Amino acid sequence: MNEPKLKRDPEGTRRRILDAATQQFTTQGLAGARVDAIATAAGTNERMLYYYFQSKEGLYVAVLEAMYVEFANHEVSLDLSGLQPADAIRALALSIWDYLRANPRWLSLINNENLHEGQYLARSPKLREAISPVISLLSATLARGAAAGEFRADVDALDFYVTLVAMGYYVVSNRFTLKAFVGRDYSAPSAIEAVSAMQVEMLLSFLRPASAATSLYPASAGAAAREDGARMN
Amino acid sequence: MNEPKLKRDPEGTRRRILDAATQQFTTQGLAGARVDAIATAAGTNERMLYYYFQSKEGLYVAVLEAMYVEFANHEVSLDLSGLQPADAIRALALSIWDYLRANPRWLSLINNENLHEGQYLARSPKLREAISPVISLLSATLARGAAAGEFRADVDALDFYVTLVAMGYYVVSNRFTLKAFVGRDYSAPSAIEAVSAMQVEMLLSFLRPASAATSLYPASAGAAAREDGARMN
DNA sequence: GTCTATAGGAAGATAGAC
DNA sequence: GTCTATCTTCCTATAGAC
Repeated sequence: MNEPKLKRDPEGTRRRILDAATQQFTTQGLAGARVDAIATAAGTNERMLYYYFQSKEGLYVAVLEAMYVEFANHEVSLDLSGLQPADAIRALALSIWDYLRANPRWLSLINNENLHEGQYLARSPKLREAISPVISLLSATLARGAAAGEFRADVDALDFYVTLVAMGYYVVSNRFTLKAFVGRDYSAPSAIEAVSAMQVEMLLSFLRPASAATSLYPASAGAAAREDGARMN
Repeated sequence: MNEPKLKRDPEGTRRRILDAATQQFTTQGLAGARVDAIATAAGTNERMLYYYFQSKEGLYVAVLEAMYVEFANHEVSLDLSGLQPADAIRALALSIWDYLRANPRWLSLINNENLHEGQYLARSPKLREAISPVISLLSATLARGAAAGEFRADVDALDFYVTLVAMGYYVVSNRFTLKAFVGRDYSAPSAIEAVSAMQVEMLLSFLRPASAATSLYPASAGAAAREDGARMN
């Protein structure tokens, strides 16, 4: 609120409301956020909030869209072309995990959206089919590694991507309950570094062609005969 | 509400309030839940809610405790003693993931608790240090596998556990936003089976001693991470 | 233990002047 | 575009009878 406030400043007012709303929604959730608190924090009044965004929910959708734009802008800046496949996977994973760690607010918003079964996301045409920009990058990297004989060739890129994100997401999103239930503080850089090193190694040991030999994944690939582990049909 | 209602039924009333509250809190969050909706769904009135649980937040903590008891009861029923180490890890992972899939309400509650930085969890002496009952089981299995020469011996059990849970948790908890952003429906059994098979293979290929040869994990400098209160025994 | 009734305040949304 | 004042609804919590 140190920001100089002009008499008439449409864009500034709109942006300050959006910033304040982001803060409120990510810390209190949609239901917990208060419109008067948002207006006050934005240095304006409730009327302007409805003037620009029609309703509390309209403002919430605007926050969702703004955060997605921010997320997508970050992702496209990644260049893996000069790296060996394994190093590229490592760099990609660390880049994603770093982003999640640096933006826990984004995770809170996504969690809130899942609580509401994605219904507000569905309300935004911009977001409904906004495919994550790194997936094609990952896909190309996996293909490059397979062509070079460094990676197994039977990997589903989407499942791999989801698993990779899961590793970083869970540790950040659930850091408070993890501290209480397993006793380790994953806010500490040393703890994050250790678990990340394990997770990178996990991704890469899976990708090595050697592991395909004894693999039960995917189901079609040979060795699926064993009875006790048979869960694929 | 088909349940026959007695004139005086202390335990029944208390339980019906708790059940209705679980439903409300897991679908609406703490702030979004309405006490009159809970009372109506429980077939009673608001006064009884305050009579038994003092406040809305008191009721919320009671719901948290009840769901944890349910969770812990499930976990102790697992017997891995007859299985080879690799099969034991597979069975453990699938058991945990199945539970998460069957109880998405539990995940919603945990997410809500992380939104509030674990502050209600901290309010319950029963929950504050309620170590997950499977961790010692996992730890023993890893040790057994290492002794048999089937697993690498340098694995941090807590980090491994967290990563294992992350794989199942993320896919269930974020199924709505995943459907919108990556276009795959992880509510479908076939999608779940495919990704689970990949994830099991990922865990096992990491554990194989061969992977330790080319591994960068654990980082030689990363030992600092082990100084926290990891209670394994 | 159970219920009806209601206090007391806060929430989302709007009217209308400038 | 901005602001003050206000409407209406809803929400948590309690009083007090039975």
